[in-house]
Amino acid sequence: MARPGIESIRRQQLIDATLSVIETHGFQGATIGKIAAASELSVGIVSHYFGGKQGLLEATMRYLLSCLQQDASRLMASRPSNPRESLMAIVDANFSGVQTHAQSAKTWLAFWTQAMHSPELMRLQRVNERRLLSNLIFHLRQLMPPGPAQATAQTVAAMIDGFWLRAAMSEGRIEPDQAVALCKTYIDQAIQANNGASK
Amino acid sequence: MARPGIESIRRQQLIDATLSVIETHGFQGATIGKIAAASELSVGIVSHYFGGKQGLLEATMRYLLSCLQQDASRLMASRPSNPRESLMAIVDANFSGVQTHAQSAKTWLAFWTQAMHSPELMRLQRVNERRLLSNLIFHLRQLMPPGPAQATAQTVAAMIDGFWLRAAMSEGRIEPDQAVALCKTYIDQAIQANNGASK
DNA sequence: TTCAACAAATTGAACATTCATTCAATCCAC
DNA sequence: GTGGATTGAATGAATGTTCAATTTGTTGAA
Repeated sequence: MARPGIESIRRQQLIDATLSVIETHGFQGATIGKIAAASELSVGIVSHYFGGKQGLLEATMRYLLSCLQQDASRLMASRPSNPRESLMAIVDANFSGVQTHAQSAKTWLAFWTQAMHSPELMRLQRVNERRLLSNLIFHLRQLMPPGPAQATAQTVAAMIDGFWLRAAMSEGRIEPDQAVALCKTYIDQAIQANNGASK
Repeated sequence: MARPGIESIRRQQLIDATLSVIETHGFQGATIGKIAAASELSVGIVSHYFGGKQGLLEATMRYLLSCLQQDASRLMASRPSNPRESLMAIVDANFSGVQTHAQSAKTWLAFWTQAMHSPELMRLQRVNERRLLSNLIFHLRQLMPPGPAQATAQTVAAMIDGFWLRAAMSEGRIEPDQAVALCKTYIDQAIQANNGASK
């Protein structure tokens, strides 16, 4: 008979193995064989649970996105409702937890590349991007006029992506602290530059 | 006998075809067969002139880097020696010419991904990154103390990468003008925030 | 000028490898 | 014993590389 929860266990096993293999061998080198070996399962199991390689890759990206969203929710909940502090929490969330590890950074870059030619991955990517931008604008809007708020939000989003990219490229260690500090410095500069402009 | 210059013509033909195919089919879909078809040459010619697919890809990235450097040199030469204007020229260079087209943006992203597992491509990438950072710091150093100059340079570099990433992701058109404007706004904010701090 | 020899340039079919998928056989908990 | 869970060898498709054959342009002697 079916053991309870065996399906979710196997799915997570395969997703973890996929992340590990992509980090080690890159997106191109992530073959079913290597993923199966890393998960200590067989190659056939992938088709059984995910319908094929593409399904596994999409599930893996969904997992990464959900981790990001959880980090964000957790950090937003534990902060005061001060707009500036909320912005800082958003920055922290985008560099905390899974995102700061080289494994995730490389995998994100791989998925970004892949997403450009996969409608479903692209859709997931856009949803995530929209959410980040909306959150930033919502809080910035309480500190500056609409125009600068929009511009600042897009700049912060670009900075976050840029630092992720550098994190993925730098082979050894990443400096998430430095990236976070630079983002926060920019936000304060933007607030200062636009302070009292209209309000 | 050998016709003079035929080799450089063929090499450029293949590099152009590679860029075109990557833009259309993605990095994974860029097969020798498609590249050969796009260049209206045969598959064997690739090994003849580049030793293999990997050699062609490295040559293509070298070509993109040289285009970038040419754009930078051209824009730097036609500007006054004012430090602020020089910084603006660097920003312009990084969004001008080849870089602003969707073709190049997608290809850059593909190469970034590929570079993470190719020592030679990684080396090329690092050299380019170092040059950008050095240039930024050199000019910023004349407008603010060393610490902020370093921080601002890294932030600008991250912003540039981030906007490139968005350019690659955004399907239809890119707004290089907007990206340039946001980068310049940030630079002015940074100058203002650190003005007279030490100097 | 013409033509034949020559060599570089180019071709593309054949080959070898890699990889995702399939599915009949096996395993294992109940 | 039963049925879901799992296996992994077989299969076929895709792709990079090779290299013998062919084409193309040049040279120099007649």
